[in-house]
Amino acid sequence: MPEQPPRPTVEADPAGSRPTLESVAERAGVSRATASRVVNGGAGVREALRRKVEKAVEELGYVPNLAARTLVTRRNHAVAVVVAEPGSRLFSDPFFAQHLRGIGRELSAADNQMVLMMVEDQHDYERVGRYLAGGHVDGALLFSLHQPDPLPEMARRSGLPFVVGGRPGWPGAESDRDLVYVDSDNRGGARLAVGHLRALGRTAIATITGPLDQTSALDRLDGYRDVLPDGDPALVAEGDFTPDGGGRAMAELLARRPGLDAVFAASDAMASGALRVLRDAGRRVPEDVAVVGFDDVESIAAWTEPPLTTVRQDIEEMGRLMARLLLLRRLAEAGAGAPGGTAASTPADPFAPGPFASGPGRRTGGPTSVITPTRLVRRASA
Amino acid sequence: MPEQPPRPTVEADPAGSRPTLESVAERAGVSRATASRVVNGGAGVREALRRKVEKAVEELGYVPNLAARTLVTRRNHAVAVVVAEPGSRLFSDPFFAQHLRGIGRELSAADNQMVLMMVEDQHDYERVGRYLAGGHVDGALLFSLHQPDPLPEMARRSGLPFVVGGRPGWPGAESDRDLVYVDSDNRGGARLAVGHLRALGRTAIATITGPLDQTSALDRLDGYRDVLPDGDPALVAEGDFTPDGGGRAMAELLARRPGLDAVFAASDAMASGALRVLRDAGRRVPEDVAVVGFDDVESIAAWTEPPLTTVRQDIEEMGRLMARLLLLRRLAEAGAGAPGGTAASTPADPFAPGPFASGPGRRTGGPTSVITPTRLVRRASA
DNA sequence: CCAGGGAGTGGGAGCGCTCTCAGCGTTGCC
DNA sequence: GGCAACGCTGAGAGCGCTCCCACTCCCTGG
Repeated sequence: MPEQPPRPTVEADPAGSRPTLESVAERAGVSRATASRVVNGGAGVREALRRKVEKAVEELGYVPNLAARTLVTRRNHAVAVVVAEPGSRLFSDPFFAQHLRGIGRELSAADNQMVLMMVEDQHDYERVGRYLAGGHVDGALLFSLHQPDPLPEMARRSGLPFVVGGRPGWPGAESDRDLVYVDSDNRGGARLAVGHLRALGRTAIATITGPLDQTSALDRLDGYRDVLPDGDPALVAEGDFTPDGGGRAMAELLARRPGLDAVFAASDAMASGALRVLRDAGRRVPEDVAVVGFDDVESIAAWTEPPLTTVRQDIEEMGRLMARLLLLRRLAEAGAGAPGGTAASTPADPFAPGPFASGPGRRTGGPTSVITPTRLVRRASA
Repeated sequence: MPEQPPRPTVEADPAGSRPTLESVAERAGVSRATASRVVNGGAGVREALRRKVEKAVEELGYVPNLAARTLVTRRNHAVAVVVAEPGSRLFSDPFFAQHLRGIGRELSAADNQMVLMMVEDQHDYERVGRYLAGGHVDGALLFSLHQPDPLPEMARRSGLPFVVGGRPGWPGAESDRDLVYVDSDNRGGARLAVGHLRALGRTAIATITGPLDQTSALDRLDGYRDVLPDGDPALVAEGDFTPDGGGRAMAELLARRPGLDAVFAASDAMASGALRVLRDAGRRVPEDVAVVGFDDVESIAAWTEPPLTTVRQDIEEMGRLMARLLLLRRLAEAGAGAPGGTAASTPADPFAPGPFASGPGRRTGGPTSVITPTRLVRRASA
């Protein structure tokens, strides 16, 4: 027991009990209430006293105990970030990290922490449910929800404001005005990609879709169809957002329609797999077959052979938006009741062809879902 | 508003005040103390009462208020994960996510939450410092520290146990027994890579290093030199862990030593850049020049042309280890004093050529740093 | 010169929980 | 049959903080 530091006499032991507001007040010769005022901004405290308290805080190295504060204010200054299915591509793409960065930046600007929770099995759902219900966070950000996912319901039941990342796909979700989400304009992006291919003069444009139980995959396919309403169904093959799956889909496409001259792959990863299959099949890119991807994942798109023309989405911005929306929502919730929102507003489908909000809008007091824009990044593959 | 469940009569208002232990106790006809016992495992409570309480908990949908609990137990069941410099490659590689997953799994198994904090500027350092000192978490995991980083000192001052990800590089860090870290065996991995190249019969083996102010880059270079102690200095070029940087370094190497027949790139991303330069220079891989990368990032290594032979490290396992070490450390801290550790143990350099611990060891009551193994993954490039 | 403010301050009541300790009913043993 | 011992339960004291409210000054206006 060498390193054991000599136990300090009484009170104020270094590692043990940290200074309390009480001790600060005592040292400054004021009441706890006044010390509290100073610590929380110091409004309505005379300059002289305020300085005394500040000095005491400084000397004692006082830091407020948040648990105690939370107990009475009922504010945690923390937001849960819940990620369902961490086994998915979330963990092979840099997506996740960028999302997190966006969220983190926005949240910490508002002095909030993020509590990260990953959900894999049933047991995890329960854990998260308990946590949300436990009032440990002021809101939740929900990611990559499965089809009918229990998470939103859990969040709702806990009375917590929440925002979803990615358009939820189950029936009824669309018309659920409580379900605020942020998604990128997958459909519009796909239109951009396919439009570009068509503008290049390509006539047999195929697409490799993502797994069709995910809305992002669905929306991208819809975008493809928007441009090619009478397209040949044999030019559509389903992949799974992985390079492997993209390669397989490409091979299938080639077998079905050897004469195809363009491919829109719904992700860069799938495009990279397709590129290889194309090369192995002796097709030149872009001369024989033009290829466009989706996502613009730097480490993939810029380094394939040839570099990939792709659709870019601003992931970090999406994260930032989610956080901002949540913050707004919480505000709206707090001040609910008063604002005389014209209750008329038909619950218009936010997915009608073009319209996407460029900033958080407002419905009855609360913010509505947001779709962030996408744009085409031209490289060599198309 | 169809699905809206009927609002319960009085008390237990839906969003407002949640049930307390008090109300559970009342409903079950017991005291708060007994209710508390049941909620916390129910040891020493008669079966009949215990069931009554459980029933009340169920009916009321009671969930303990953690803030209140923390206030008295001084346990947060939360760990901070601090990431310095989120602008780095952390956010383009899938590393970060995998690390997080490992940490998350281990932590949630021990019923702990992770609070994610990103540090970018001075202001952030202060924010994190306050947070750690504020006693909101029971420990901290520190990532990608800058050279002499204030973070460990902050953590130490706050009295919090912490574990660092990646070998810290500043002077004195090595001998600081409080500084527990987890790193992968960069040096050994590099030896594996270069050894493989040599075994292939290559004689002019170059290396593209990472930025030499990072220990991982340094260690990988050391591994290269272990195998090639008398190597030609002109065969070493510094990159920056990006594809671009790798390409530039490759071009430089080619200019200096056109006859080189192998390259060990200290990251897959750099290797992918090098591959392109090699191709553009008319060199065939692996026939003319064999290439080995490092990291085994699936989305890169498996999809370059040709697929990359590389050194694999188990990132998720590293995360898991960090968490486990932290948990152990906390235990050690709590139970300090008693265990009669032979205070002898010389502070042996854990970086002597071969030896790495395969599991958390123990020093004077606390766990020591751990180096996780790496292995070669053979694909087509070498 | 005194009532009537307003500003600044302190006292004290909790927030919801855990934990110690005393009290009580049972049982076992002499 | 009496007493010690044991097991279970409840009362109550805080954990550190915020916030309401009462109180004291001191300044102003009548």
